[in-house]
Amino acid sequence: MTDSQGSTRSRTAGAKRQRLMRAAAEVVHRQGAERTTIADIARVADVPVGNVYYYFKTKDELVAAALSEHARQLELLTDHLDRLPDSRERLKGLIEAWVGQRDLAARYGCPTGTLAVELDKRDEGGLDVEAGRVIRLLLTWVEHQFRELGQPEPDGLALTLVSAYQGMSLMANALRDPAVMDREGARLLAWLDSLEAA
Amino acid sequence: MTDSQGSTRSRTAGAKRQRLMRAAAEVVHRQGAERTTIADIARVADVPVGNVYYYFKTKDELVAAALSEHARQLELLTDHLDRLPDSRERLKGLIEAWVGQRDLAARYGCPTGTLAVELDKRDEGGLDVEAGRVIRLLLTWVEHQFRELGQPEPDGLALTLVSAYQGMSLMANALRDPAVMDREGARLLAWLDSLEAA
Amino acid sequence: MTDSQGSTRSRTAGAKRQRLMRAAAEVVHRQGAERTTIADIARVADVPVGNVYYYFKTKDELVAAALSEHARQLELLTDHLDRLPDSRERLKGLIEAWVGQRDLAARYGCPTGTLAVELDKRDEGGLDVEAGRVIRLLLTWVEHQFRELGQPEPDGLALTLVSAYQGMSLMANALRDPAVMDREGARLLAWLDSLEAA
Amino acid sequence: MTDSQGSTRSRTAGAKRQRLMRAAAEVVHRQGAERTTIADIARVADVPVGNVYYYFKTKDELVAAALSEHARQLELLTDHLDRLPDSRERLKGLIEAWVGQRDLAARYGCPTGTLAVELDKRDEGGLDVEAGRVIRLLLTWVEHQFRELGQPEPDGLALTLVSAYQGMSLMANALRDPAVMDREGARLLAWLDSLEAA
DNA sequence: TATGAATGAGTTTTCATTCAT
DNA sequence: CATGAATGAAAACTCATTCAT
Repeated sequence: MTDSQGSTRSRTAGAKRQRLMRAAAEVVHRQGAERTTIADIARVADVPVGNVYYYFKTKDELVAAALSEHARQLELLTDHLDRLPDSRERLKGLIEAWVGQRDLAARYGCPTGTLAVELDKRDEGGLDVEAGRVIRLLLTWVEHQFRELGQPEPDGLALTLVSAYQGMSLMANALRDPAVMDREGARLLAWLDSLEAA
Repeated sequence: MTDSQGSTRSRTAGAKRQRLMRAAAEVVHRQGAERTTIADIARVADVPVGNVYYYFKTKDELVAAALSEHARQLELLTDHLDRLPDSRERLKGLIEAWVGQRDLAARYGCPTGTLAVELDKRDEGGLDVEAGRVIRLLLTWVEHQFRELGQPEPDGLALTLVSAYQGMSLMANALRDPAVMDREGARLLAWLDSLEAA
Repeated sequence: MTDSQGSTRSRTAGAKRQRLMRAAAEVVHRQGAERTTIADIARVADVPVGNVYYYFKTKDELVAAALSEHARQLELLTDHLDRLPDSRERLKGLIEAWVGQRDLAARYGCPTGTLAVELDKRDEGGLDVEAGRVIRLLLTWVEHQFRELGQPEPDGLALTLVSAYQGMSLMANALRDPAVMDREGARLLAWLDSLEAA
Repeated sequence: MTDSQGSTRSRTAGAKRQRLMRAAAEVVHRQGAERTTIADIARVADVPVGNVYYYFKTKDELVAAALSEHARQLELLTDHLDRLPDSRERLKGLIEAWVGQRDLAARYGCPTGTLAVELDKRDEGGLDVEAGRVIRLLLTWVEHQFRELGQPEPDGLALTLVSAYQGMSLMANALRDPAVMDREGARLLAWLDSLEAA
């Protein structure tokens, strides 16, 4: 009965909204927020342009949605890692996940990092703050692991680790070389191993 | 005192071109390439919009000019550092220069790094390659210092150092916190000190 | 009575597109492609400038549309003439149609011919080829009539006839004298009559 | 003494003016008046842009100069043909000259004809009248030959011949086929031969 | 809600023409 | 006269957003 016309419709309400969020996350990662048009996102989400505005009142809301989609992905990852019994292993799992994305990173950089770079150049809208929030999410989780490991200054270590990730993603991207992810990833893993146990 | 009417006229030929390059570098750093209009740059350089095209045929050429202006700044810095007798001191001088820019970094990130991020999301124009070239310039200089220090794998060390710089700039920017530059800068200095002499 | 507000709204969908095509054909004929602005066409079609791009992505597409509008007019004419039983009469009908347009020809020349002249001075876009195609349409129809008449070398005769039309239109236009169309038209009619029956 | 700085200067005053006229004629023929910029002409004439305005106050004056350059070329040709003793031979010589230009015609059409087509689409400036004048020059010369041949209605014959030339040039151009010039040229020669002597 | 179409403000780019030297 | 540079008025094109069904 529902979806009798098939094609673009989906079963549950909100499915369209989700398609739009995912499309926004993907396209904005690839093209950047500024070069992405509403029409681009609508096309990928298979939603008519005019209809987008029922789910997101402005383009900025769509970019915010892209950000929270990335936050969601991050949570999926950390939730998964949280099942590991050892904090050190969790951190190593995180790094391995990063390295696993090396081709994407070499082509488009870290989704959240590059978006933060772009949004930080705006004055209005507060989207820059939103981007910072997502990065802080990661920072907090990492800090938590270092604390569990009994490390002194877990916040400083967390900052170092996340900075390293952002740095290596940016370099891999700028040099268009995925090997950067491998080399720096390996270095980070060795560094983690070298840390004293509590 | 001279130039009392103050506006568009300047003493030497080519001065306008230079004003435009500097304005482009500055405005693009602050606003990003995409959000910067030719009119923005023209205003800062105090040049009529139509006249900009006498010096730069397209907007892309202006962005390229901004990039090479950053490359020039980098060369000024490394030329200066090259006067120091010790390679380790040169590298420490570099880091101190980075930290010295902490407020700018916290507000707008590393000029070259953020520009690379933005340009890498384009397919056409080859400006992304240009951005990579500037970063490679830095990489090469740093590698040279590590080699002089007699370090094994100077290229890997250079990559680590420059990545760290890009990472900390991005994090300072995303968190809007200049202290990031201080903390990570100090860590890098300590790391340099810890390296064995040849 | 309906459409009392009278301006941009129309009954059927696609009506606007058609209005734009016709306006393009008319204005381009009068002003030439180069001197015609999108705004000119938009004004005549009573469509807001920005909206034109919903129907035609570039100005070149609008010029192509003007060309195909002329092709359509030509087909209407030949379809009409095809109802005549005798090929010779069809050709004479064609010439009479040309002469019937003498005032328009004296003022602006043959729509397709003048457009071809203008477009052939371009290198890019391939619109010149498009213009050639429309002229070939006419050539082919005329050739078909000569063949039915049992004439030897119907292609050569067709070329002569269409060339004569283009020549007389150009001369009428350059001299601003519609009488040119009458005189040369009469000559062509006499020539047709003088051709041997098969 | 004069021309001590060499390079772009030329011996006689007015040489620059001549270079500009020739360049205008050539470039306008190739690109059309509208697509030709002052800078294009200046480049071909090897004259600095700013200097053009000492010789021609507006772009329209340059186009007029292009026209009169074509008129001059025409006069050179007819002066040359006038040396032939027989009028019929003079007309045949004219046609042969046309056919001799077949490749240029196939690429860019008749210089005067195509310019007339373009200029006739303007309202202001009176350049259209100027173009008509050049064509009338040719018409008058041809008519004179037919009159000398003792033909009745020499003006009508002249119109027919010049129309034929414009038509075949336009068709050769539109079809991008120089062979059109050969075929129609041969037809015109045969036609001339078929005319009764007085 | 759904949808194609409409709107208008903004941006890059081009060029004839003018100006200062 | 000569010349590089300046100027400003178009013009094409883009797109977020809104509107009429």
